[in-house]
Amino acid sequence: MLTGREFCVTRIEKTNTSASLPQKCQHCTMRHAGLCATLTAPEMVQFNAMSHTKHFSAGQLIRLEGEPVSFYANVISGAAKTIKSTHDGRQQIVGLILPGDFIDRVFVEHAPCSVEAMSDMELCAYPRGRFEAIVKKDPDLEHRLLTLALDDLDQAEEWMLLLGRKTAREKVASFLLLLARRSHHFSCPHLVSERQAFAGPLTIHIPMTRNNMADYLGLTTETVCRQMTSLRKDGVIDLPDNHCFTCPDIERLEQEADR
Amino acid sequence: MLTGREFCVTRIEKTNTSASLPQKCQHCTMRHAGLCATLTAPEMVQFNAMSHTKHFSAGQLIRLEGEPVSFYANVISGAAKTIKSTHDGRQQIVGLILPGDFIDRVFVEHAPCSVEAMSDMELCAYPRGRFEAIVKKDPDLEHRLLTLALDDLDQAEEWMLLLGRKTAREKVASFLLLLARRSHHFSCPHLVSERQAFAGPLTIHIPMTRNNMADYLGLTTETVCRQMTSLRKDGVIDLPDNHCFTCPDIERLEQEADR
DNA sequence: CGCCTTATTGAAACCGTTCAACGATTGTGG
DNA sequence: CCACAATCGTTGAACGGTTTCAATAAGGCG
Repeated sequence: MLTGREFCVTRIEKTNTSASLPQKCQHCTMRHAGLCATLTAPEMVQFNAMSHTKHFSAGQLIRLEGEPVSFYANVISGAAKTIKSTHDGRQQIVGLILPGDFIDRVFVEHAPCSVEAMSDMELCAYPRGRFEAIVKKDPDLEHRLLTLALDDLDQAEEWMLLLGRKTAREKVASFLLLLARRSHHFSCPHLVSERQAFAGPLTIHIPMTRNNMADYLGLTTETVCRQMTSLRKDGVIDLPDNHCFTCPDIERLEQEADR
Repeated sequence: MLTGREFCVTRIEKTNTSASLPQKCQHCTMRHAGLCATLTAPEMVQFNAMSHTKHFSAGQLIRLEGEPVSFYANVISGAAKTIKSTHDGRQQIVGLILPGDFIDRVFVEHAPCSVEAMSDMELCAYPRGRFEAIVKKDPDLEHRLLTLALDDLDQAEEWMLLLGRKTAREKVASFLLLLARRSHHFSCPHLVSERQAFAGPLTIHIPMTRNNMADYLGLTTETVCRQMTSLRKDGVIDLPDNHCFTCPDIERLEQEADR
């Protein structure tokens, strides 16, 4: 549930050399992200042994609030959201889950929030019991989980500033910036190579609907729309299609986002 | 930095018997709260040996964002806030720190947020290096820290729902409810005993200014004021003085807060 | 007592929402 | 393959909750 304040590149740690890694991991696009980035080769072998790939399609529920948790997972591709709702149905996305992120809280018997896929997703899943057993025997691994949880807290606090104090325009700009900073994990599918994505103005995929953006930013769909077109008219971004944007000048976007 | 969704009573775990505890801990009002509630007697001895009491007065800075962290601490009395700000000075309180809470993130070299005392405070502080050394040698303790961090995440997400989706009235009601649920840790100072606090309508101390409430709720001082008087006029609460409120019917307040 | 901070109240302005209509896109069944 | 429905995105106009600005009251501390 990391939401990525820095370009993901900064998180990549080459702790695992490709020698002696499981086949599946060697070719995994997320090998250098999130939890996996911190795994030693033996740990990776252990996790791989019990991992199985899971697929979810857009709109499918991955977890239901209050239900028992049966597995944890790393996101390989796609995007999900964790939701909290008021009694009368207003809802707020409290966590964006993107490629490289981990689902979900460890050591929590029942899911604290519902998790729903916002696009088709591929997960690398681990049975809960066996995962926890490994962690319990590996204090250093647990230390890394603690670090990840504290990172999540940072992101959550950053988002509280956004929700409580930023204007609609700043909110939308901040969100686009967040996507930009994590973009190399989910560049626009129709781009052939990453190099293409970084040549000229960045083209960044928006893996969700305007409605989901609104629920993440504490706004309405209409306001998100208006701010998007406003940013476009002011030349901050361009919108080639509904699920992409390009940004000719990231610094300009950063100014608009106030971060 | 727990913000307490449940009555604190629920968190009290009697893992430590009073036999063989350090004098200081035996008489500490926060012995059964937060981190200390989870400590074994030997652990408590260890922590006590390096603890020293620290006092801060209202308005004093406990941590400055980005500065190196030199100590961790449990809050014995008083209240503090952690703040995030936009470039142009709008600020958002992202964490309330009340008696029983822990300051701050463990294992973070530099403070991620500034922390400022909102009232006079008494802390039970531990030098950073020695604290971390103990934790590193005690995986089970680290596990408990992880659990506390995940609790904090829960609270943060609850607050994101409030900031993003609740009305001003619901925000204020939610905040008062939060105080009520943690009130037995900081009942109104002029009340002689806890029994008195729970006899008749609850009287609950508000350990901060309206301005701080506003910064926590993503509102302005004026709006907080108006909602407080509105709740008073509607008989949900009473306001004997600026830093207290009473609530004749907690369920009514819960309805107003939508939680 | 007088100064300074904090709290309260009122009136006007404004930002984002609500309501409504329409266009674009996607998917489905005839 | 097209017609149709359903969902999603966009734009406009009116409304309203919260903020802003301003003035006053209350509280705390020397």
